[in-house]
Amino acid sequence: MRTTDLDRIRALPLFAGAEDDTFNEVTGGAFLQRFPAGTTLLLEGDPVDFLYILLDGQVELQGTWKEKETTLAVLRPVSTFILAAVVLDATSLMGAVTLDRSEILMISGNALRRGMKRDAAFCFEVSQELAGCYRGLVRSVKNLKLRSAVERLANYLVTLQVRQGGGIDVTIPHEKRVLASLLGMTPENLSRAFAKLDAYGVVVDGNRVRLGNPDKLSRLARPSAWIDNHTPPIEEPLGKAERERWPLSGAQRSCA
Amino acid sequence: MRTTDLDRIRALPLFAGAEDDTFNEVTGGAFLQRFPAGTTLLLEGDPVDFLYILLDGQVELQGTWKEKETTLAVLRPVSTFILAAVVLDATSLMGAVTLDRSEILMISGNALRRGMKRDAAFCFEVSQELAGCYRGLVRSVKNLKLRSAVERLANYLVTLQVRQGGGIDVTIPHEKRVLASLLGMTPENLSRAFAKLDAYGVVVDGNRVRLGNPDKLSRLARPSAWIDNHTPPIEEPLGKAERERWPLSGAQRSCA
DNA sequence: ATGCCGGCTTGATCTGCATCAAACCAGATA
DNA sequence: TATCTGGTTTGATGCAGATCAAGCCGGCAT
Repeated sequence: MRTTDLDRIRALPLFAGAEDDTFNEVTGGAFLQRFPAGTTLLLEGDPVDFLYILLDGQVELQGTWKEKETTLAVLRPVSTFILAAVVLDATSLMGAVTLDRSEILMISGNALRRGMKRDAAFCFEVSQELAGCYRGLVRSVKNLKLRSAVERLANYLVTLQVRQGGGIDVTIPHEKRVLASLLGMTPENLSRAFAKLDAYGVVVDGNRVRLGNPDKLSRLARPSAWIDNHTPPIEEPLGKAERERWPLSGAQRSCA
Repeated sequence: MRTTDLDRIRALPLFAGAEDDTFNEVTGGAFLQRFPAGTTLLLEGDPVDFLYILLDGQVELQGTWKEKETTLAVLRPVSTFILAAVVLDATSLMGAVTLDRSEILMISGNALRRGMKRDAAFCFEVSQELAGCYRGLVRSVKNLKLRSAVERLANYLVTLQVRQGGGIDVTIPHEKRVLASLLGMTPENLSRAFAKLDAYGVVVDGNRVRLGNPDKLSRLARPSAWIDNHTPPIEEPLGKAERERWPLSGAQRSCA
């Protein structure tokens, strides 16, 4: 692995508090991999030998049952994934597929667990990352159980707006079918949901969406700090933990 | 706090690997509280100063939005809750209410975080607990998104059977309205779902349910190790982590 | 251009589940 | 014993969202 890559890793919040020895031990056997779009990284039930850190590209986490499939999260850089399985040395509960050409750092699970047991500061960072992921899922369950499909879409758009700088125009960062599955509906129904938001100033053109009447949309969406994580967009690598700690409010993510 | 209580705590998997010093520091300011049924322990958005450990009774975790309310989990002893918020020193994303008269250990969040930063072995145990909780939620989301209401109920019953020893008769451990909310449906619909399971040998009498044809029910439910956590019933205190690590398969819980 | 192919939309229909309303039932209270 | 109350059930109805089936459109290869 190149030193410039190592520097990027070292700057991750996950390693911020780690001793140098820990960092070296944990990343010693690590390697950086590039995958084309559409690559299956992991199937449900696979034993998990590595912690994955997405540095570039996009990865979809999915669950399946009886020929049905659903999107649990779409990850964007920088995100760890399947951390929980690694910490428990268990099999994965989610499948993982690249949506775009992606650059992924793979860290040995054994090394990670050894590092955690050796270095309390590092272990604490990992705990915080896990806690952030946990809270992302709590938000996700509340979103699913308490809101209708149109309400979920409206909130998705509002959150997207915040994440993309607050402008009137936002871009859906992946195919609509993936978005539909993420929001827990069929592609057909997503189309119709967009049509209903027409009355709230929402105009769709491919992946670009113009929020023509943000106030009206927001009155419909009624975003809540205890469901949606409206963490402001920041350029530095940001862990799930940081997003969750932000000023003591909270908000939504396509967080894993 | 009585020494006999302290011994119970010390035996929890969470503290199994902790040094004595850590244990004493973390539990130093802890106290054991009894609450009557129906007590609100925590509201959504409350700052969280304590880690709660349910030693006896039952606690419901809930989420709300726009006058609507849903049950996210029903906890039974021994369970930690709001651990993630404590680790991040954040506000709670869930409300917590006692369903029965309950005995709850409250541990200072500050003390817990200090202990984690001091003692890597303890910190690792906390990480594992968190990871277990995370996986419980992943199961929960998959259950919600991939299965219909009747399928969720069928799987709930199958899981209950395993948890209660495998016999033909099971007991719903709380009100049906709570179960309905936990499974993501209305009480009316839960009634009708039970009625549909009549064809699968399910007979309901108040909180007692007889599974007259377990094989047929199970063919309908199609339980999956990657959604349902069929951890066998064990008497010793068992953390979320242990349930998740069990033989490398997995299964469902009303896990938080 | 022409054709194909995959993702998206639109329309018609069907179904699962919610909603509203009333009856039922059991335990608590008077 | 009679009454009240809150949880549960049952019935009638409505709606959200799934499904099925064409069409549509844009990218890509021939």
